[in-house]
Amino acid sequence: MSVEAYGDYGSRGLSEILQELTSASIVGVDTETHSLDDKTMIGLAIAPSPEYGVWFSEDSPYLHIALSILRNPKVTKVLYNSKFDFDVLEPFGIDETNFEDPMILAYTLHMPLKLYTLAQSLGETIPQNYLDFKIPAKGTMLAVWNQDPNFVLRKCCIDAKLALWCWFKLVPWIVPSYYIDKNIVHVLRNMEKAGVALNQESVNEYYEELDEQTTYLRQLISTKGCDPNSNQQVGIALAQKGYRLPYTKTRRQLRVDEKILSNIDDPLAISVLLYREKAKLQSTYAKPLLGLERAHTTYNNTRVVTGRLSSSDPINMQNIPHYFRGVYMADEMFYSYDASQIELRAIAYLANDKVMMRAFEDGEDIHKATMDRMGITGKLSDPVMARRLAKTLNFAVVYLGEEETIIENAKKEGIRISPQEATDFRVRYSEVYPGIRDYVWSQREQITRRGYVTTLYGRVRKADTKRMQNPHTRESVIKELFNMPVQGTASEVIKMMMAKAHKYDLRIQVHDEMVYDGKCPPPSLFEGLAPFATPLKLSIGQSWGDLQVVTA
DNA sequence: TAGCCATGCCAC
DNA sequence: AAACGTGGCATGGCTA
Ligand SMILES: Nc1nc2c(ncn2[C@H]2C[C@H](O)[C@@H](COP(=O)(O)OP(=O)(O)OP(=O)(O)O)O2)c(=O)[nH]1
Ligand SMILES: [Mn+2]
Repeated sequence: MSVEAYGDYGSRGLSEILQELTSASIVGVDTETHSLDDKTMIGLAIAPSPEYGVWFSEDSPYLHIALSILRNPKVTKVLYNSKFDFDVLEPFGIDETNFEDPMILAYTLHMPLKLYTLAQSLGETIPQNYLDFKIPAKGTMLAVWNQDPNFVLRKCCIDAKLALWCWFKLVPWIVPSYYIDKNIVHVLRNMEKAGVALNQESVNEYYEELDEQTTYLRQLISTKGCDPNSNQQVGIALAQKGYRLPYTKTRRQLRVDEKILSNIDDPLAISVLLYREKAKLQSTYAKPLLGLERAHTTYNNTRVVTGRLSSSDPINMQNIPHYFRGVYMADEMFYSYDASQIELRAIAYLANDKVMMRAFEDGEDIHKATMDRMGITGKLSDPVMARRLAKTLNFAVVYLGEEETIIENAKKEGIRISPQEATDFRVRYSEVYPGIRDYVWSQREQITRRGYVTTLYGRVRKADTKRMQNPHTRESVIKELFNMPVQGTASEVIKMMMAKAHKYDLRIQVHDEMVYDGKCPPPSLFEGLAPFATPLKLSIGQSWGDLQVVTA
């Protein structure tokens, strides 16, 4: 069981099989690990063809043969979810340059991401027992291996050959977006591995203070007979006091979100809101960091339909509140680049809107213009909040939002915009930027006629046909697909920057922000990657919370 | 008791 | 909420 072939290898003997393996110039590879958390390798399979794979257990006397193949930079390694497998194979020092990843390609083409589902969608049949396989709820792969090693090694062989099979099936459809993602695999691995240092004293202080506040508020609110964590109970308590609350969209309970509670002048509503604010900070942002020297995350590179990265597991580092970022410390010094108005620049180019492109050439700041024209600048004392609201209004309009959205978002910040002003704001966009207006119609046509859209570099998003056919949900699908090429193209430009600066120490990525540690990539490195300019704002600081803008 | 869904809210 | 888009996490409440 230390070496075994599985699949259609005909009458070949072991030496013949190993010979075939060693002479292949492209191979499918899969690894099995103790568990998803513990990436200790149980063994690996190599497939010299889409017909069969060969298993090598971690302690196999033949393992050196597998490793010599994986170490050979002339052999193309086809890895399904390469980011994971490179981590698994890290201790063995394999070649990390010559690889392909059909999972990334499937993702780029908006195809199924689970290997078996993808293979099935491409016409392959998968034996039922492998389709049904799931690691038992409390178990580990290691336990399965000890129980039934034959099953594990056969599954590994199947996965290796299917990876290769899917690669050959999909490679005719390859688009530049694929290479963009492939080129940041190791950048992401390095970010995940390095993590970010934490100011543990500060984390503890925050936590203790929040704990006092939430404990007090929870106690206070419970004397009124409700648990502030239970929206159901909060809704009932307020209703008993005589407040008429609307229902949630499922009509199961009363709406008690911030928008509703902030309009109720009652001590219960006020204290619940305060409790929520503190509890969110405590449980989501402080608690998970207690006792940690460094914060690590996983950057998911195949999860977002537009092509953005996402971050999760154990923590999402892409939604840390600004007022909490001070606990994230540079090892030496943070150099943070944030792209300016990036999606507006992207849509200006995609729509070929001469006016908007010209505005950017002239150094205009559209978010700032909206701040001023909608009276946000004067009414919100905090310029950061003012800019945030202006962004919300701008993107809402650009992405086919209606008057209500403009009015309601402004109202949340205490700014009154009349229906007339909201209409004017919207109409002005199509008047001032006729290119954007026409682009909306051409995209509508693409979506309706072809049923899919693409980013500048070819990434695909298909329309959900079921929702597209239903008149109630159709517009919603159109908005999703209208947004995708813009958000997707912006993310591609950022990814190209990440790849270009692979020699620098990227520690955090938040969509259009890249935080480097120690050495600052020169701004020139990031220029000229896309057919439209994407100016970056550089800030420097000891922590993520005290970044100071560098005036260029 | 584990896992799913809804709700709410943090970021871009 | 039907009414800009893309995510992830904590929590309560319920079911398999
Ligand atoms: N649809 C939509 N997209 C958003 C929203 N907020 C942010 N984004 C997208 C579009 C932005 O260009 C991109 C990066 O966010 P930023 O906060 O950095 O804003 P932006 O780059 O536009 O402005 P900046 O010059 O950096 O202040 O994320 C939003 O509310 N709706
Ligand atoms: Mn930005």
